[in-house]
Amino acid sequence: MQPCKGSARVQSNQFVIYIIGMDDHTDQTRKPRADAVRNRERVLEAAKLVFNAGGPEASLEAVAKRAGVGIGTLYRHFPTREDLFEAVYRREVEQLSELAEQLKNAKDPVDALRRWLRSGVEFVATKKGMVATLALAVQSGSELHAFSFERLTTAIGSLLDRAITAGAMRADISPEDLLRAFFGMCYMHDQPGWQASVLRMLDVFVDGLRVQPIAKGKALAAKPAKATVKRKR
Amino acid sequence: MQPCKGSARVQSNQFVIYIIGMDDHTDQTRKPRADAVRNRERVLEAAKLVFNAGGPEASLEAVAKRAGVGIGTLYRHFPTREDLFEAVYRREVEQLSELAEQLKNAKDPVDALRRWLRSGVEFVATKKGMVATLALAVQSGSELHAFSFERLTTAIGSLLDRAITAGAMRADISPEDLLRAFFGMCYMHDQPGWQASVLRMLDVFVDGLRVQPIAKGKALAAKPAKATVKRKR
DNA sequence: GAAGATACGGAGGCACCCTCCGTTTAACAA
DNA sequence: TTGTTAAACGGAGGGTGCCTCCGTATCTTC
Repeated sequence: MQPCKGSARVQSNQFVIYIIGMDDHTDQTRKPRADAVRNRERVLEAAKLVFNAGGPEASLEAVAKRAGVGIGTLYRHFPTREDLFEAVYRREVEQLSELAEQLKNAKDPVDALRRWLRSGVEFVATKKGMVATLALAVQSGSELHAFSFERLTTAIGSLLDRAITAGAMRADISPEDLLRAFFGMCYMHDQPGWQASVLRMLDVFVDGLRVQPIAKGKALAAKPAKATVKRKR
Repeated sequence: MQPCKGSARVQSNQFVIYIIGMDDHTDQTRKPRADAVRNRERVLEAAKLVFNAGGPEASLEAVAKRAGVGIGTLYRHFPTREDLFEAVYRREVEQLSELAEQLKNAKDPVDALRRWLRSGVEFVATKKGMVATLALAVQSGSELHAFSFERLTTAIGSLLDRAITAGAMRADISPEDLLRAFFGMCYMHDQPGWQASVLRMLDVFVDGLRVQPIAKGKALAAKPAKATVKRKR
């Protein structure tokens, strides 16, 4: 199952880095084969199309065929279905992650979180396959495919932390919690009206996340809340 | 695909009712065959075991085998996988539904809703297969398998209505919204710690649902009208 | 007990999964 | 250029599951 015998292959964003094994010193840095690179790209392209059209359950053989590649080749590049998912949606996940980075500088941390979540919904609406896919990957408990999940957790975590530190948000919620809730709500997209529904739910959610001035008698520092609490939308 | 030529079969909770067709008057009410009834029950029993163990994707052939029944028999009784789901979890859904009925008499309507949701989590924890199953049924947009979904919508709706009418909860959330959110959150059960996480999230959620009393005591009386008018949808 | 309605079961055709391995091809060295 | 060899290719093949179809068995009714 290892593509290279004496070496491990680590794959970062777009490039492929070869780490030379210690046991046999055949050669230093053999350039990756051109056909391999090409095929990998083709498979990704095809997968994106096929998954977006047919959902994450779509046939891998269809992907291979669309890519003009043998099924064996597909499996060599992406040993599991989730590996393929991961690769397909990596870019999207990174975009979301970067958005969080930007929002970190917003004034109101609660609003920043809210906006991030809303953008997430937007994303899901566009990249049809994404949520179901990631949800599936997460659900199957596959530790190794946690790239996206971890990345998003970090993203959401930074927003969350900031809001908590600012005293605007309850502190007993973890980024994982929040991500789970978010994914969950989006999971049933493709029913009519899902998008509006999810946006409503997210609003409720964020409202619920605020430190409640009533409950905690002293936490009145978070006055600015009032403005947003008003019930927008 | 119709089991009886000149008659339609309507299946309510546990019994099978025969409605005589108009076109041919063969006989009035032929008793259902004993073996059919027996096999149906066997399949249900087996399905419950198999789904709870192997999740909703489990093989129907495994179910048939476990039931000691041919695959054809299984398909005759339950033409689609969702039909089988529906039948298997019907009882559970009804229990949840009844619980909502009882909670309608609670004093605090918001708390009633909260308790119902918590019970839902309990339920999910026990009946492993249920959520994934219903989620799948819902997601696949199968109009006909909406029994459970509708039942739960009604249940949750009655609790919601009461809270809204009492002015304790924002009025722009539909039962479907809420159910979606609930299912979504539960969807990723089987990760470690999911249950605690979902409970936390539900708390957040219910908090977010309350009409936010900036000044608690006095605003309560005035709120209801305002809240309900606010956003109809 | 016979007739006819009904239900049974599993073979069979199809689709997909994934692995294995003989063949091809690209990179490198001479 | 050409030879060598690691690496990649592709698809046959064995396995599993889905679902349908229809000859056979069984039940109800008269």
